[in-house]
Amino acid sequence: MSRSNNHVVLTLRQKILSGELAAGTRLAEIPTAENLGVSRTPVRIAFRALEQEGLLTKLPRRGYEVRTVSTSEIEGAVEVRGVLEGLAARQAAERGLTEHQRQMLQSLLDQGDALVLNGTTVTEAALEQYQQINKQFHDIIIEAAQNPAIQAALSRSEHLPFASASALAFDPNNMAHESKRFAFAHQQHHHVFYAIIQGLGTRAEGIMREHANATFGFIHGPRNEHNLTIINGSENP
Amino acid sequence: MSRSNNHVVLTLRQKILSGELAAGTRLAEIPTAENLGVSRTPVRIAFRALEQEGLLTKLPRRGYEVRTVSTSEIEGAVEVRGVLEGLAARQAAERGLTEHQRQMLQSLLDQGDALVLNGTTVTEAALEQYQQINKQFHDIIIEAAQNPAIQAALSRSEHLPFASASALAFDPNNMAHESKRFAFAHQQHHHVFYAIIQGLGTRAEGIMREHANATFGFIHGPRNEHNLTIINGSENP
DNA sequence: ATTCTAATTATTGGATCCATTATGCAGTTT
DNA sequence: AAACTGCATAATGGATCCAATAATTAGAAT
Repeated sequence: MSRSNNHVVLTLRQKILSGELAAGTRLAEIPTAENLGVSRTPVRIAFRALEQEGLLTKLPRRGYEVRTVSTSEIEGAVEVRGVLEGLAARQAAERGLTEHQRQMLQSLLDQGDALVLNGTTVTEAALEQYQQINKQFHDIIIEAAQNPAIQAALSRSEHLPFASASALAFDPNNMAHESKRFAFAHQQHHHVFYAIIQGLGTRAEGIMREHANATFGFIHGPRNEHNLTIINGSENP
Repeated sequence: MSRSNNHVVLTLRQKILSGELAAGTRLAEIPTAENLGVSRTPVRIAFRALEQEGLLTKLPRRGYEVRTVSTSEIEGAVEVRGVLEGLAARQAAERGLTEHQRQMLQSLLDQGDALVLNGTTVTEAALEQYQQINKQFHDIIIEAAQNPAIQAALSRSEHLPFASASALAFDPNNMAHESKRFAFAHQQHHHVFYAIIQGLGTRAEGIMREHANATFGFIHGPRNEHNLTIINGSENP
């Protein structure tokens, strides 16, 4: 029931994110329906859902096409993720973590460190693994924030980073190099969030300032030690 | 075409937000379709769209119901709006405003001040007018940010504040009293955002700190003069 | 009287059918 | 030869039809 419910949506989304349906591909109802072996009705519903997710754009009388995401769009989505996850970290700090959540975060940090710091080369498998860890880390923070509006706000653009990943995958060499730097900065970002949640309790204003530093350090350049020092200093006053 | 395209969505959304369809009301496809004089197909599509917007929730085998939004959910949505609009203000500052946008913001600030500062009592008409001004103000900031991801993130919960307004409308006396305080704080909030965009240019970190103050002043309590002083001081260094 | 089972009804999901409309191609005219 | 007009085709949006399924009610049995 719920499997066949959104089966078409899941299939199409997977095809788009995997790159099997390249950006710019035109999609009409009838061929798509025939291709998937279903009728037009679920395809129409799926097209509208994927349009709302930002994965498809509607062409006036010519169906839909797989949306071309520019790098600036991806950067915009990343910044949105940044502030929303910063908010989530603050609210998680205010509301407190369950012991299980705290242990999970700590474990994920360790796993991430092992991946980032150990290998000198970045294998595709390691990247895949890091993506998993990253997603789990942020999911826990967002869950701990207990604010459904954050999840709702992310739902629209949560797939864009993955679309970007498949877009960047065209140049594997550059990818491996960049991703190493990215993964390191990102791991630092994780530590900052964790420090915020663990150390600062409900001191909301201070948290927000650290979050500002953390976010900007992450987005606008590589992390610097200064910010980490501030965070750690606040963590153990 | 595009009018009859999402006609059902528009109608249902309006009925929900106006309170004509109260929270908790169950909606089935067939009665709704008959009620609106259309077939089940557009109703089904509309139900799914409104579910994605967070206005309806799906009941397993019993149709949909108008979502009951708790006050904590509304507060969560307001906080999300807060950080996203803060991000928008920063990006608007970085990218700069067009002259027309700047004039519009200034005009809206003046109009808002006139509404908020003049009357001692808050009439329903004035509130309506203030809502309009408020929406225009934020729309311009978001437009100036030139980041589609912000709009996308807001699209899911942008109607919740209005839902809250109709929810709060049950007690008009309390409403009028509270809304006066709210409108004042909110107008201050506007001034802060405007100061950020006008005065701080691309000094992102400073902006973010002021934004933190602005946001927390707005959300967690009445605005205080101290924050405004900081902002104004930064505006004219 | 209460509980369990069976049947009916209500309700959604998918498929097909019809109408409307825009686009594209071809033919004709200037 | 180029441009305009008309016709045909394709494609979406809406309506109706069919199937699957869960929930509710009624009846029977303990």
